[in-house]
Amino acid sequence: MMQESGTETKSNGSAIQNGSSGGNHLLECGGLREGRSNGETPAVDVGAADLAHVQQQQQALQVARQLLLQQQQQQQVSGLKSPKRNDKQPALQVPVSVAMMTPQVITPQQMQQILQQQVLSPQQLQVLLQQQQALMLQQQQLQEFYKKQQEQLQLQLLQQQHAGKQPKEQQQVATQQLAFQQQLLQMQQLQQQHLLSLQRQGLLTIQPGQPALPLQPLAQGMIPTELQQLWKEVTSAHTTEETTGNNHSSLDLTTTCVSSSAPSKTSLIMNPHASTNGQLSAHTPKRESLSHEEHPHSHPLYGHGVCKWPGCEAVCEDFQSFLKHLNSEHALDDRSTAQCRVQMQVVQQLELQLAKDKERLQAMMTHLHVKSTEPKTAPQPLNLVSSVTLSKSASEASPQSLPHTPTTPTAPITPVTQGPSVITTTSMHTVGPIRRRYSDKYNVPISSADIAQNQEFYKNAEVRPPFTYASLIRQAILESPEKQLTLNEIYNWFTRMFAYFRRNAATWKGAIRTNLSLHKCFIRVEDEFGSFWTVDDEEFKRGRHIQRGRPRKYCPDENFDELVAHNPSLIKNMQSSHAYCAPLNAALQASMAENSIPLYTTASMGNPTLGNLASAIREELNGAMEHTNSNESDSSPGRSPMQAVHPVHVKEEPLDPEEAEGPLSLVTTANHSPDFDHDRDYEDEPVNEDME
DNA sequence: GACCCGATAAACAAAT
DNA sequence: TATTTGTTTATCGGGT
Repeated sequence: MMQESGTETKSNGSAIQNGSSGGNHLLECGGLREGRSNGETPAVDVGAADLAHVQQQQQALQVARQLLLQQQQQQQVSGLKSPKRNDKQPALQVPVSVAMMTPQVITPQQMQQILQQQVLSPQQLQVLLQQQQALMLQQQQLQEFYKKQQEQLQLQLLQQQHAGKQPKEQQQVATQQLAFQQQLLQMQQLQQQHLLSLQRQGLLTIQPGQPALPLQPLAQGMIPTELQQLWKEVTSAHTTEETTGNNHSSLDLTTTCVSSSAPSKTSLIMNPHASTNGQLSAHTPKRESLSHEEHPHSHPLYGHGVCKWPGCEAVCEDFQSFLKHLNSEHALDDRSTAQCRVQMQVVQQLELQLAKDKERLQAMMTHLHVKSTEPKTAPQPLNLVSSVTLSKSASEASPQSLPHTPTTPTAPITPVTQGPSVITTTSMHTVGPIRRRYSDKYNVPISSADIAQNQEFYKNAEVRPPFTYASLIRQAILESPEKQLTLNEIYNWFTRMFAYFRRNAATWKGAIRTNLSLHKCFIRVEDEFGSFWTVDDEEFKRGRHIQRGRPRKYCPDENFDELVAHNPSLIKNMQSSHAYCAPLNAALQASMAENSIPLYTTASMGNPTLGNLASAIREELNGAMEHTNSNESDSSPGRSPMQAVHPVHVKEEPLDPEEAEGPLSLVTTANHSPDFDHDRDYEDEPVNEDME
């Protein structure tokens, strides 16, 4: 039962609801997941008394409904609110407790007591009404099933009468009843423990004088076939259970068999894979207790002679000693309760993580499947941030990039409602994975859940994010409103988003600087206020590095903004860029003409961003330069038209050094600016020294 | 085993 | 002068 609680307890607030679902259904009339999970009710024993109980309960609920409605009307008239109206937990406590204590035969008087407490909210009233409806449905089901079972029993009796006395059959039936009674008692015990635990946790308030009946209401929503199945399970195990002996034969089977279905329902975790050979998973309290008897060494808390209670590890020589130990050391006390709660959280976290990972896997599979069936396309154009937190980028987000977000189902799980700096589901989905070869050329959009789901995790846990520096830098830049960040801002983003980068600053800061310098996709731009970094997403997808030992800088042209006018991320760059584009274009065209390279013009390139332009030029030059001699290129300061212009700004020349090699340099020499600061670059070039 | 790539460290230079 | 910023290179480890 604790496991059940742990799997559903999301918080303290919901723990109440959990408690209600776990122990009672007055407020939790749904419970289908649990309700369909292997209850043990042997429906064959549904008796008339059970139906009477159901009817009684229904009547009580009807009375309660009337009373509640009256009270609600009174409250509406008087404006009286429950003092605990806004306190969800206490507001739910009393009904839960009362309902759990008197789940089966909640009388009108009791219900009236509940009402007199004035702690029922309209939601609770609604739940009660739903509960009543569920009870009615359940009653019908039970009636049907009861009839069937009665018929079967009569048939059996007739057969026995005709075939003479069959002691074995009778014994079997008796054994079944015995086994079932035992299970009922076990479930009652478990539930009682659960109730006590809830009490201790302050989740329940038991009215003095109210019988703390652990019995549960009917298994709502349980259909006869399920009951039959459960009964089959029970009867299949009776042969082993009957040998264990029990003293519960005095238990009123006909009354408990109905009510006991609820504990089975609420305490069991639906796990269709946990059942083997018709056996329920040992996760169920009932099955646990059964398994203790059937398989003494299969107790979840006992293994290898050691008590597996969290934090215990006490050595128990045999199962009996373990049981003694369990009862003595892990009795129901505050410590055990606290440990149970911890375990709940552990299980909850694990299940949460499992669910996330499952979704991630599904998204990955979906994505890969889609991708494998799709014709391989070029990298998505500017598959940039489409986060809702970035209105600018959202508006820029290419619709084509959306198919690359296959994990949209994960979005509701981790809704991102934080500030602009938050890594969002969509904003991070293009972050390339760290140390992955496939990210070299194509930064394949990874599962959108990767960071979004772990965003808080990375913020708080000193766990290295599984992304490259380049990917993170890019993300930082793209998340910025203007798609540009200073180095210090990038630092801050790292420290803000990742706890891992809150230490060893020298290391990762150096790595950032190195990456900024090394990757072609990062473009350094200067203006009168300083320098900042932008990202060329196309180049990022190419994942190329700037060639070592090659000149890297070029100088923007004053007309450069015409080229990048359609790239909002470079607006600021353009504003501060001067004397850039005209020489660039001229030099480029000249160079390309020299190299028989298809001429790129601004118009021919559509809406080129700086990156697109540079990338396109690079692409063309790449092919062209592969056939050229590289010896002369670097020696010429003007070998790259973009290098020929300087003023300050952009770090990166749009031409690969290797790409710029060759005749191109000859053409562009004239454009060399006196203040071109790449002299240093060339000085480092052995091949250039000759030319210099 | 070769190769590629990312991370890291270090040296150096320029700018602040 | 110290710090920050930027560049470059070398090396290492992991993956292909």
